[in-house]
Amino acid sequence: MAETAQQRIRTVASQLTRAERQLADAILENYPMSGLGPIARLAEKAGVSAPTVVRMVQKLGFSGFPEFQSALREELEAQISNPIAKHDSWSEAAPQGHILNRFTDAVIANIRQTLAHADPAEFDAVTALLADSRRAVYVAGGRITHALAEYLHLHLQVIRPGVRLIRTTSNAWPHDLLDLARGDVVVLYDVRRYENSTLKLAEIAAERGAKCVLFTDQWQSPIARHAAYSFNCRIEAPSAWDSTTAMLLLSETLIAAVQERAWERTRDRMKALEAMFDATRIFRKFV
Amino acid sequence: MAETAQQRIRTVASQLTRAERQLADAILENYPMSGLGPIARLAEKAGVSAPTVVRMVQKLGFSGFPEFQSALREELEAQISNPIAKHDSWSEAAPQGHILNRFTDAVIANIRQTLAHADPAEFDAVTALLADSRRAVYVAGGRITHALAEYLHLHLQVIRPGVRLIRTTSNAWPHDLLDLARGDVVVLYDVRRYENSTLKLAEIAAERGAKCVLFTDQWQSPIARHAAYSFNCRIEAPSAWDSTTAMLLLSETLIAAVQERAWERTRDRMKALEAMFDATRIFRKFV
DNA sequence: GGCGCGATGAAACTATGATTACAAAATCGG
DNA sequence: CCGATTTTGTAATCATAGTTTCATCGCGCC
Repeated sequence: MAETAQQRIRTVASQLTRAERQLADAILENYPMSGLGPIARLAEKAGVSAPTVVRMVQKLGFSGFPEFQSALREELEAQISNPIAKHDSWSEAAPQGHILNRFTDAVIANIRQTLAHADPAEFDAVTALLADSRRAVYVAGGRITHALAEYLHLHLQVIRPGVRLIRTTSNAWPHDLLDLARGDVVVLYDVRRYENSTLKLAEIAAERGAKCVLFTDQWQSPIARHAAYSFNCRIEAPSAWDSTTAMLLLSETLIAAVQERAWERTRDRMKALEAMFDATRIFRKFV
Repeated sequence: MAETAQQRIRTVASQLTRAERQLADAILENYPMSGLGPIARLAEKAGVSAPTVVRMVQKLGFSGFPEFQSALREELEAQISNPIAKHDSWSEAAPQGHILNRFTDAVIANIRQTLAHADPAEFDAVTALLADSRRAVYVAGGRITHALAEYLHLHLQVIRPGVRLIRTTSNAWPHDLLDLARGDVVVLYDVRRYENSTLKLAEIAAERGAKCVLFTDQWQSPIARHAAYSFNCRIEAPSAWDSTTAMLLLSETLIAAVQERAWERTRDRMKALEAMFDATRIFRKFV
């Protein structure tokens, strides 16, 4: 019985039903505060009904909601009176030095610094470029960053026409540049161990009058000199490799910004896409 | 109304009667915990009657005990909410409501919640599985998540032998499962608009005795039932799409953990890789 | 010491919150 | 695709917590 409600929830997490899991998430979301109010408020917050709450706390081994609540209060009291337990780790369940906490610390620091250095005017300008459907968009990444390029490409494709992914890892990439016209946009990802082929691509694109947008690391790829806009993302991590999380964040934000700017068109394209998905039955019908 | 209950009590302290002062002392003694329980318990603790409590909170300006209690809860919540989150502006240069700040806010919240839900024991178990080079590893993602799968695959490949990437977006994926043996590990990514082919893959893998590791969203893919381990990542974003940043973070952390565990081997493999890169002149010599 | 007034708690009452029963919905297996 | 089973929410019920009333108590004052 020395077990906290949080632990109990985790223990039974696997045997919970859909609504119960939803509820468990809501409780854990800002634990234990949300459990201290009346049952109806908790139910509403979790988007389930009050009986579901009762059933779930009974599954956790409490006789009913009041007992559960009083357990929460006791835990909270113990925690508050013990200042060592101050909330400064990401995964409460993991020890302080666990890699889950160490790595997340580093990534948050990366995000903070990346955002601090990002120029909103530049960001808005890039958004405008990408939202302009008269310009074709080419997206390219290197060995490590190809996954990011692919991700950006996938989403931009839904938002607007004329988006192409270039694989610089294959040596057929010059084929992809045949249609490149003055004023087109080339988005490049390049992080350290900067790649020759990506640099070549940027040189050619710049020469042909395309606007290059570069996502690079804090040490800046040599491509920067050819780029009209460049975002420097911190990528340091407590690992033999770097973390591209901040870079993904910036890319996703860019996607969101472009989409916001071109929402009318995007919505139509999404509808068309949905219709095609329905026709192909790729996805499960519900949920 | 920005006044805390504590301050209000102090303000009216002088005009309180004997029983009320007794009660006030009890509340302030371990504020605000004692006010969170039922009125009877507080009354008992203070050695007064329930009506006294009601009269007193009304003197404080609350309509009744429930309102008083809910004010206490709010105060407490504001007090313990993680200070790390209280970063009101990520990009100082951008206005408060700029998408750079809005999106980052959402992603940080996702990361925090994802980490809060992650079970370190489960994480460590998955690390061990992936570090065990006797087990082959298969990595698969769907339409949206393929980029993540590719990223994990790329890095795991450097750390250990026997890693394969499966494209569930192509219908030739069953070919990739021909060699799947009991005890192998299948890492799956599946977020909403859960895909049928990924589910099928999971079913087959589970049937063949492979261990499934699932990265999914907070609503949980139906694959969860076949998975030995599953990580639920928050993916909500102020956008028509979701954000997979938290998922990438967790994946990168996993990569770092596996690498840490198998560092000797990883180092040798990295050296070999470097040698090959040198031979191919893919990368720029310096910087 | 008795009178009057505010303070207080017991008890009745009311409202609200928790629980249960049941029916609808979703899911699963064939 | 259909019937069985589980899950879930709605509505009714029950319990408990909060409030009000009112009689009592203590205290100061005459």
